[in-house]
Amino acid sequence: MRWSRYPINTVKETPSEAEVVSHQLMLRAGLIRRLAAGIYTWTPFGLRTLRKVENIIREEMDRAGALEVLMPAVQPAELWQESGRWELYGPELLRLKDRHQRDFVIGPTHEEVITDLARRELKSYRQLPANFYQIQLKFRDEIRPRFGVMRGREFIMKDAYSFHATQESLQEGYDLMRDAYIRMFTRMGLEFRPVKADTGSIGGTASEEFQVLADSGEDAIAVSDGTDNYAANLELAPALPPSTPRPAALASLTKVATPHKRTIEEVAIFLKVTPQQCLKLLLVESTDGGVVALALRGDHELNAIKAQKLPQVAQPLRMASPEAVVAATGCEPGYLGPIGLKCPLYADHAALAAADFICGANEMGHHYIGANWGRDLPEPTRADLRNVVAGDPSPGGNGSLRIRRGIEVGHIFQLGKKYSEAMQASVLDEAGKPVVMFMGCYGIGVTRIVAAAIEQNHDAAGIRWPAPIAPFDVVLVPLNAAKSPKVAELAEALYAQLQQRGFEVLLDDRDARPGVKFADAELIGIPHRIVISDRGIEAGALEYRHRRASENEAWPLSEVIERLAAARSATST
RNA sequence: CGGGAUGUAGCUCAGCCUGGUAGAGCACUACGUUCGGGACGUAGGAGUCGGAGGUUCAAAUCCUCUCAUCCCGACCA
Repeated sequence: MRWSRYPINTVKETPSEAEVVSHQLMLRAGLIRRLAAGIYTWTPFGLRTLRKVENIIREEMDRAGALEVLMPAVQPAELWQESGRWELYGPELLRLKDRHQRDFVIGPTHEEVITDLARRELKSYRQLPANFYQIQLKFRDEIRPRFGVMRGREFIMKDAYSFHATQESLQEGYDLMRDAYIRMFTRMGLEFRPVKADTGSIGGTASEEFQVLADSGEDAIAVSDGTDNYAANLELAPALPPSTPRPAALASLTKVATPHKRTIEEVAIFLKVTPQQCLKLLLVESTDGGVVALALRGDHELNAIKAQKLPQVAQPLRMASPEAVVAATGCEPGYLGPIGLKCPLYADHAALAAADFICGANEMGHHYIGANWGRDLPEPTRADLRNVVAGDPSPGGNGSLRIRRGIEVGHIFQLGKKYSEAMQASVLDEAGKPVVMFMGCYGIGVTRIVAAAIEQNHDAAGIRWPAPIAPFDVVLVPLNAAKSPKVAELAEALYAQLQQRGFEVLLDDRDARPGVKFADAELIGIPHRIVISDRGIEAGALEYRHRRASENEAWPLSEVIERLAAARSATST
């Protein structure tokens, strides 16, 4: 491509709407342009990278034996009513009516459509296993789209769905996809981790996320520093019970006045203790309309996913209203404690390991000090209720956990029979009996990968694309070509020769000053740069610079193409 | 949906408090000079001041409503 024929401008100033670096650079480099909140146009440069990402995905899916399809973006409501998600999905599902007032949705995902296809086409166990995938636009009406294409409302997703006669076959298909994902993200030059994950609203059993590690990531993940390779979404990582027994009770139970000290922090400062010595009591709504109490150590955070798995806790988890708290305890939040409590009580392992702890007295303006389980109140039901914190032992058995941020670029699920049962997708087995198929589902956020790659690969000057997903392999920068026919000629010759050799070449034939060209080349992040100048021609050498290098190399003119070819095949990033 | 903020030229923003008929830098056009790290000069084009209503002789500026965008939270693969 000739840059002079490319009408989309780079910009020096950072657009005020962009907060994270990938969004800023994508706008500055002219990869995307915003049309509405969470909705973007991909420009030719951006689209080149997007297509490279798609093609890597496509190649690995095909290699794994999956079959590409293309399903409709607009889907009839009947399918969603059949699966039950018409009611369950909520306002994130964009619904619309056609001219006949029939209900449709713009697909946020395609389980219903693919299951419908599968139940029509798959008749026999001999057709299984089967795996269909597509790379397609999705629309989810996110409450708060942000970070550019990282959390857009409209986005491109690769979604695959596999169908199996048995759980064993599903496990094999799942493992195959897991391997394919590792190959893809590795090929894209990303630093990532597969992590154990919650299945969320998609449902099903086993599930792993593929997280690109980046400080700007929206997800917290717990990663083991030991040899067990353990990694899990923070939502899911179990906090192991402490291995040491609870210390003996030394202090006696005493009620103290703590006026206007409601938070753990305020109480701890007031009583000159650490938050670890305090007990936090939270009331949440229960399944029968009442409340359930959850006790945590003062410095720990409630894990909503874990809490709402308790049988008595309403799903989704909701904190009890202030009125409900007063009704249940006779006291406002801030002074709640487990002693004398009438509602059901669950206590986190760490909270139960404490002796002589401090807790609310269920009386306005008062706390207890020197409280002890078993002595001052009955032993409650134990549960894992908290988020793990850095330093906790790894559930994998070797090492301790660190908390890192990640961008979720892929998610694989074993759905089991959730959709196939609801939609009666079955095949005949060897005995001629109908059996409901097992399903797996495997998603990748294609547009999000582009943003994630930039989060991991940039410097002060701009993007540093991993070579496999760069929009071009090489950028040619002729200097002062308008005045120097030799420079112009050589640039044109190289442009033609490199293209012939299969390079994707960007020729910066704009009549711009050198500084502008260098800055733009670095901003858009092309891996290899060749500078063509009178100075170089006289010396019989051209300047080569890799985007990740800080120094130029002088390459003899006659060797430029061969050296570039070598550089291209040598570096994956 | 709750809290906060912002909408003025394509972009980044000033002007608003204290009402008097719209500005800067970047970008763009033309010409000249310049030409190895985002040049300089001269001239120029470009804005329903987000929208509607109100107050006033007069509104970008004050008031009301509304729309949009961004941030925090809740929520969410």
